[in-house]
Parts: sequence; C-alpha cells; structure tokens
Amino acid sequence: MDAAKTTRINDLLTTVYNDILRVEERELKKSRFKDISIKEVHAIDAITMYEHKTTSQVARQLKITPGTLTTMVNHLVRKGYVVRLRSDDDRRFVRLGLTRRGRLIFRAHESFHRHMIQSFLQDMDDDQVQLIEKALLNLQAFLEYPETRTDK
Amino acid sequence: MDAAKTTRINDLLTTVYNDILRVEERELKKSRFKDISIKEVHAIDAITMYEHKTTSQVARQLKITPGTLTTMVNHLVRKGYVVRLRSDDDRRFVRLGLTRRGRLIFRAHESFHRHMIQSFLQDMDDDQVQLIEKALLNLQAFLEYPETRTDK
DNA sequence: ATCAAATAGTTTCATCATCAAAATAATAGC
DNA sequence: GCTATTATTTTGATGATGAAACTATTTGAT
Repeated sequence: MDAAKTTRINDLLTTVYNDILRVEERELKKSRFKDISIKEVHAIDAITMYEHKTTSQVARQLKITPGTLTTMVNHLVRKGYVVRLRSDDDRRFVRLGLTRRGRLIFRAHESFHRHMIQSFLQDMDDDQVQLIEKALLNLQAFLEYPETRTDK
Repeated sequence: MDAAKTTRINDLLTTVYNDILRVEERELKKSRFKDISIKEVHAIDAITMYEHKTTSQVARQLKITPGTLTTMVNHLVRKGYVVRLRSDDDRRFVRLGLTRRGRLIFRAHESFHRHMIQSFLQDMDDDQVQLIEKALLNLQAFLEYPETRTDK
C-alpha cells in the first residue's frame, strides 16, 4: 500500500472524525436547543420516537452502563425532553419515551445526519456508493473482529 | 438520493464512528500502556516525535484550551511520557517533547492507524481510493464550510 | 406459599476531560 | 522604566463515565 496515499486518507479521516462531534455541538448551540449536549442528543436518538425501549436496552445500544443512562435520563426528564413510563406487566422495567420537544430534537438530528450523508455521497452513482459501503464494512470488520486482522 | 441507501451508509458510518475510540481504548488496556487514556495518546500524537512544539500550538491543534492541555501534560509528565522544555530565546514558551516511552506510544498509535487505513482501503485500486478521498473531502467541506450547504 | 436467586434500575463515589476566568511570568513597545 | 501583550498555569466549576452497593420486583424451586 502506497504510504503517501495511506497518510492522506488517514489525515482526512482523522480531521473529519474530530469535526463531526464538534460541528454537531456547535449547530446545537446555535439552534433553539441550547440546554442540551450532543451526548444527550444521541441518547434521545437511541430512545427514538417509535417505541418505548427499556433503560437497559437503550444503555446497551449506547454502550454505556445503566447507571450512566439513569443520570442522563434524569437530566433529560428535568429539561423536558424525555419521559419515564413504568411498565405495567413487569414493574421492574422503566420504559423511555420522548416528549414533543424530545421528538423535535430527534427529527432535527436525523435531518442533520441525512444532509451529512448526502454531502458525503454527492454525485455518486450506485456502483460508487457500493464501493463506499464496502470500505466502511472493511473498517467495521477491522474494528469489530480484531482476531481476523492479518497484520498487527 | 435513495433513502434506504442513505440510511444504510449512515448506520455504518455511525457504528464505525462509535467503534473507533472504543477499540483504541480497548487495545490500550490490553497493551503494556495501561496507565494512559486515548485522549492522552492523542495528545502524545499531536506533540510528535519530530519537533518541539509549544503548549499553545499543540492545544490549538487538538482544539482544546491551553488550560486543559496544561493539566494533560502534567499527567503525562508525571507518568513519564512527556517532557517540558523551556525555550531559551523566549522564556514564556514551554516546548513539549516525548520521552523514550512517549515515542513508543507514538509509534504504536501510528501503526494502529496505518493498519486501520489498510483495512479500510483493502483491495482497492488507485481510482477507487481516489473516490474514497473525494467522499471524505465532500464530508469535510460539509462540516467545515456550513455556509456552502445548499440544503438545510 | 415461601424464600433465595435473578433481574432492572438507581444511588453513591470516584475519576477524567473540559472550559472560563483569574493569576503569574516574561517580553515588547513606547 | 512602565504598560500592554503574550504564554502558560491555576482555580473552580461542570458533564460524562464506570464500578459497586443498594432497592424493588419477579421468578423458580421446593
């Protein structure tokens, strides 16, 4: 593999990587939702508009401990984005839902991502998108199945 | 733009995005460098083996405040990865350097990234790499020059 | 039916990363 | 020689996080 090329792609990937969260955070501060952090937005995103997941389901998805999610949910409830719903069938479970305001954030975040991906894939045909997808799958495999790494 | 495709790429990008730091952190904990966090590795990476940058240069590069870098450098000095060198020409400046141990981390991190990019670009020819680069440049433009966004 | 074990969530306590603003040290410009 | 500027550090606060102890509820075995 050509070293200069690898370096160029690495630098680009690194820059983009670091920018994503920073830009999301900055956009938030400019929006009408100034009382919320990007991590909290991601929690809202995981809670979703579409079903009422339990606390541990959401924690697992976000790959944080249930304790951490509990405190995030406390904040989000206090700020009026999230509601806790007790399950009636099994009262140990807490199900999470979004308020109207929470759903607004959910959709705004969704829209940001949609626009981001549209820029990413700008002017590409199906084959080209397919190639991008393959590259991302390669990367995913590298990250998730380290035992398959041939080098290292 | 095809919505299903956009969603697929978005989900992949999100997964990969979230995995990178987690995997880097996990690899560290398995390595002989257990007393260091991934943020500290990135500071070491920014300090570099090759020159002696000042505290503010490094802080600017990492996009953190000088105060934050000062505390990180305190930790890294205490743990034996970094040295502070006072400039002789202008004694206000603090120049940063790596110890032998710091350089080991620097190279290990560099190597991780190289392998990651090699997986990412696995089996691709020059044209294909070029396409990936273009996609990343699109994304970078989206993130860094929001005023050029046509939609939103 | 009872009680021990398992399960879901919360609380507590500690740590890390971070910033803003005040403080300190050194230099530059008049 | 002061005063303003610059580089760094200190201080005080906050948010995100995990581990482990704790509470509430349910399940399962007897």
